[in-house]
Parts: sequence; C-alpha cells; structure tokens
Amino acid sequence: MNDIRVRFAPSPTGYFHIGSARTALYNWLYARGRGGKFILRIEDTDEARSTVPSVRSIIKGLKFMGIKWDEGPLIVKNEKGEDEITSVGPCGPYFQAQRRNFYTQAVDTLLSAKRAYRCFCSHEELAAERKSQLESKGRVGYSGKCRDLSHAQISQLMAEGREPVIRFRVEEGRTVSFHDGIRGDISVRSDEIGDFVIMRSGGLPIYNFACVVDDHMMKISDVIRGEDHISNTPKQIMLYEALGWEVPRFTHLTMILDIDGSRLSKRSGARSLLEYADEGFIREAIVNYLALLGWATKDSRNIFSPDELEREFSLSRCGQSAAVFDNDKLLWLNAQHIKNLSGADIRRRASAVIKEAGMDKYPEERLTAAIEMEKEKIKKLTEIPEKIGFLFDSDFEDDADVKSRAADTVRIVAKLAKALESAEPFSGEKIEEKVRAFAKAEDIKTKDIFHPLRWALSGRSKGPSLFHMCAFLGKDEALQRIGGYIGRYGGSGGE
RNA sequence: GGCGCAUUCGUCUAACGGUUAGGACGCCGCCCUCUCAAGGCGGUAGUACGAGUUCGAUUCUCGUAUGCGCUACCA
Repeated sequence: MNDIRVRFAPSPTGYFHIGSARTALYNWLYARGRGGKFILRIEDTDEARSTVPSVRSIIKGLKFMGIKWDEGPLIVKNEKGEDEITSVGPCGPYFQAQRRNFYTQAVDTLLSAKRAYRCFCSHEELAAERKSQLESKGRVGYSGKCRDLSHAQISQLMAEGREPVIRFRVEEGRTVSFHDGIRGDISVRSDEIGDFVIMRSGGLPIYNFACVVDDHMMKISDVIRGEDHISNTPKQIMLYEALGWEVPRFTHLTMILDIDGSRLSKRSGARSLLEYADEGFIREAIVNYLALLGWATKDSRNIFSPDELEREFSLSRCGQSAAVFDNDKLLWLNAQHIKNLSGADIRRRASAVIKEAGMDKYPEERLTAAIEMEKEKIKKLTEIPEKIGFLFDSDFEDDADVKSRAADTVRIVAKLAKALESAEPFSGEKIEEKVRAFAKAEDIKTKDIFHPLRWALSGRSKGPSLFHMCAFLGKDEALQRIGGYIGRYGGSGGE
C-alpha cells in the first residue's frame, strides 16, 4: 500500500477527445504501476457548457480503453431500471457542481485571513483596464482596485445589489517555484500574476480554485495534466499555501498537435475517442498508440499490450515536446493488434459492424473461420464485411481485371471443375494436390490455373489463400461458383 | 504586449558530453509467395539558427527564430 493518488478531472463539455484520453491513460498507468489509486472527478463548474451526455461519453470512453477508476462517478440502474449517475468513494461527491459548500468554506477561510477579497468591478471596467494595459505594453492583469475596500464600502455596494466576485490576493515580489515531473524546475514571479478570480458572482468556483480544494480534499498526491496548465500551477500553489495545505507533485504532459502542427482540430486527429472505436479501432491499439504519443522506452519499442504498459510506463520517460497525431501509425498498430487476436475474438468485437452489414445471419463459426483466414489483412474492424462478405454471398460483381481476363480461362476452368469433383475430402490439402496434379497433366503452369480458379471462386484477384478459400466454400458452393463463372464468360465457345 | 513551456528524419521517438545520430510509421526497392496481405532484407530522410563553455557538443549556457500555452466571472 502507498499513498499515491491521481485523478483524471475532465470538464464535461463536448466529446471525449484524444488529448483527454491520453491524460487519463497516463494517470491510470502511473497509478497502476505504483499501486496507487485512480480517481475520476467531473469538473462541471461551468454550468453553461457542462452536459450529461458529455459525462456519459467520458465514462464510455474510459471503459472502452479499459481504464477503471477506484473512486468517482458511476452509472447505475435505479428502481425503475433507468440509468442514474452517482458517485462511489470516500471523498465524494465527485462532481464539482455538488461540492459548493466545500468551496464556500475555503473561500470564507481566505476571506477572513484577508487572502481574498470581494471585487465589484464590472466587465466594462475590467475590459477598459485590460485595453489600456495592452496599449502600454506591460503586464495584463487585474489592477487590484477593490483590494482594500472598507467594510462600509462593501456594505454599501452590497446594498446596491452588486454581486461581487472573490479574488485571491496575490503576494507581491516573490517567486513561486515548483518541480515539474517532466520538465524540472519552473518558477514564475508573482508580480506577473494579477489577483485572479476564485469565485464567480453566482457563488460557483473558478477552475483554479475548485481544483485546489478538490485535489486537497481528495488527497491527490500527483497532479498529472496537460501542458496548458503549467501557467496555472503557480496560482494553485499560492492557493495551497494560503490555505495551509500540502502541495502535491505536478507533472505536465505535452500537447497533442494536428498533422499541420496546429492544435488538434476536427479535421484529422481530434475526433472523439468513441468515433475511433466506432471506426473499428480496438482498445489495445488505441491505448498502445496513445501511450507512445509522448512516452518511449529506451529501445523505442513499439508494440505493447495494456498489461505490458502497466509494467513499463513511467512518467520520467515522457517527452517534453508536443506530439503530432499520426493516423497512419495508429492504423498500423491497430492491424498489429488485430492480427494477434483470435478469429473468435475479432468476430466478437466486430459484432456491431457484422450486424450492420447484415452478416449476423451467418453462423458464428463460419464468420470466425472466415475472419481467421483473413485477419492479417484487417486494419480496422469496419473492413471486415468487404474482406469476407464474398465468402458468404455469391452474388458479387467481378472485379474489372477479372472481367477483362476471364474469357480466355473458361475452358480450362471447366475442365478443372471436373477434376475437383473427385476431391475427397474437400480439404485445402486435397484440393491443392488435385489442382497441382491437374496442371501437370494439362502441362500448364500452376499460375495459369491458380488465378483463374481464384477468379471463378471469388470474382476478385486478391483474397485468401486459394485452397483454404476453396475448402471454406465447400465442394457444392465451389462448383456452383465455377459453373456461374463459366456461364458468365463461356460465350458460344463453351467447352 | 507580458510571462511560461518547447524545438533530433515528413511523423512518433532513442542516444552517462565522445555513436557511421539508433528504432518505428510512411514512402521506395528486393526476397518469400497461388493473389492480396503478413513476414524478412535494404534504401530514403533529422540534431531550427547563431554564439559561448569544452580536447570534444544532439546533449551544458546565452541569444535569435518559430510553435504552443497562460494572461476569462473557460477548463
């Protein structure tokens, strides 16, 4: 046992994207590797943007990746059998919107210690202030106008119905430093930071504040999050100090960029994690790829199972520069992992695409066998119907190159069909033996009969190993397909 | 504008200050082969720029450039 506790704290606004997925994964891998706890917390203090569907997609996405949280939100069935979102764990609730009293308490502490104050400035005043600061090319930040309002002034403004925000009083002239788990020592002068808002006029906390309160109350030992939070860290550290709380360790992960180097956008990388799942990427590949996006072993090894990642992963081996999301490599990894699965496993995972293609009417064993035969060609689960469909349905259209070359082969194929009738049992081995013997007897190159047979059987010039395919179809079906081929291209010449 | 963080093949990355700068994806070629794949072998391509420290910098320091982030009653 130890006291390693990490958390993944997404805000439920929009879909669960790749960057978040990686942050969650790294937190989880770190916890698993160190025997720590992984906590899921939903940062829904932005009432306007937070949505329940988004919470669901986060939960679904984490589950897809095989990430399990020790504490956090849970979807359970209520008495009526409907889904209901609750939380499990000793430090709950795990939704910030349900933790308002904790934030209020902490604000009161800060207020009475004069480390925070009420600010009545309007948006307009603030905007004007910012504008003039920008023009004078200096620091941009709150001027501290309301820092020393008297009780009388405050009462007066309150009486007027003005609702203040709460600002944190930043100490002047000091340097805030911390040791980042990936980047090392980072320090910033407090003078660069203006008194920032910690609570909105409506009484809801601002991220930097809620985050500190929660991380402390949830006993988080390591805060592992995106690089975009580096600049927030000094503010948070000042809050920890003002509240008299122990500061956790911080580690900032690099950003994930789009192929053109910009921030990940819809175009190439930044779709929802779930879209990748729907597109036929499997858990192992996504986890593997995400792990590699910002982390590497000393030997730059590529293929890792989730279990291996749990053992091998370490924050200290994470890189410090942004990574570009590369679909090609993800696709390659997906093919690698699919290849290592059994046909039955692939079939099970592809059940949705199989069903959608209307192929669920075929026996599972047949589907499994077909997939087994073709699995090293499957890059994505969604490719399965096109890869094996013709094995089940003989009503296919011949490929163009088959059409153009078929006519010359009809005579020899018809002759081969007769030879095949006596193949018993109709196994791959037996068929191969028959076909090779046939070629020898006819004094033709094996290729000149192999290819035509393939065309007759499948209507395409690429596909599974010929004899396995033939055996898979079975004698009746194979002969029938050959008959159809002869019918289509036989013309007047016939036999 | 200010501050912060970053910068090795197109991409992901490896390299106690001393390596012909390694691996992987992609691309190209060859081999294997009943096709397509898979696999094997080989090739392509990189230390942003400029100083400094050092016998020696990808590696340490500084500057420049570029990118990204924060500078919100977003997270």
